[in-house]
Amino acid sequence: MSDDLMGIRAMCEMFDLTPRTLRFYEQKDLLSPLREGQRRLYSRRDRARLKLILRGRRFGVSLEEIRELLDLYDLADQKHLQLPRTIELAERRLAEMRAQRDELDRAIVDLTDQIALARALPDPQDHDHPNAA
Amino acid sequence: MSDDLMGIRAMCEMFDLTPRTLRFYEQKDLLSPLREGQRRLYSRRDRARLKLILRGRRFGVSLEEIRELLDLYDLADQKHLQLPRTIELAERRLAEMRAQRDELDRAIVDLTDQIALARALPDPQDHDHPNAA
DNA sequence: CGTCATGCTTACGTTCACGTCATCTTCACT
DNA sequence: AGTGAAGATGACGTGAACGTAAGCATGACG
Repeated sequence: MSDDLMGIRAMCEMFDLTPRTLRFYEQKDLLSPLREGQRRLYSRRDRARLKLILRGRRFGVSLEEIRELLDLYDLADQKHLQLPRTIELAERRLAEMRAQRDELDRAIVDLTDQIALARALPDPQDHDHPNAA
Repeated sequence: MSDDLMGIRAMCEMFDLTPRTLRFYEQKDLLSPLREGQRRLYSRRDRARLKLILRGRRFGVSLEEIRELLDLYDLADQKHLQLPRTIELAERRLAEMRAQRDELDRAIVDLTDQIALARALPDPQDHDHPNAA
């Protein structure tokens, strides 16, 4: 059924990152792939977690905070004694994300305007001779 | 008229960062405050630039790329021989920002849903005795 | 006039997120 | 049995973005 196990090489190609990065995330407790002897085998769950990791990373969330939040996405698991705390964390992070989005919206508007202004400037090629033949 | 010059201390309090950070940004050519003898004096322009710096930083833009973009906001200045290139850069960055916002929107929706799911779970306090008296 | 706080410069230290060897197993082939 | 490619495990290196500590300058104040 869940024979959807992948080696580290396939994972790297799928997510465009290096083996080192995957091992690093594992060492940081963000991933915990199965082992076939020594070799790592990544499951569907690992891939789901990795997607969340990369998403968080893109927004500047530290790996440590990502780790704390990942539990929230494993609601089928045990060990949810930490769940209330995780929910707290998630709501704080959610608020930050909303704030970040609002600021991002403003930045986008500003940058758009500023580009328009710049485009409307006299051609800087006309350096010392604005009225040359 | 533009007597709105501030010392480094005032700047730090206004933007909630350390002197080290301001000097560091200066060394990286992001700021160039006036000097009164040795002391730095920050103008309105410096503050405007600093706001942009902090904004970019929040979205994960590197200081180096911020530096390249800052010129776009100094359209009253000389040295706009680099302007076309700066506009190019700005448009690429703008595209990235839009993409980031879209992804951020998705992340916000997902996280909201996930929090709702977590809240709807059986209380993990009921550990070994879900039906206790 | 001493000293004390504030600021400057220089330089080395630190954290995060990996990159880069060097070395060792293990498995697939010939 | 040999060989080679892929993966594993340390250990050390790196770039970005500051922190921290040492030592000099200077203006304010009792």
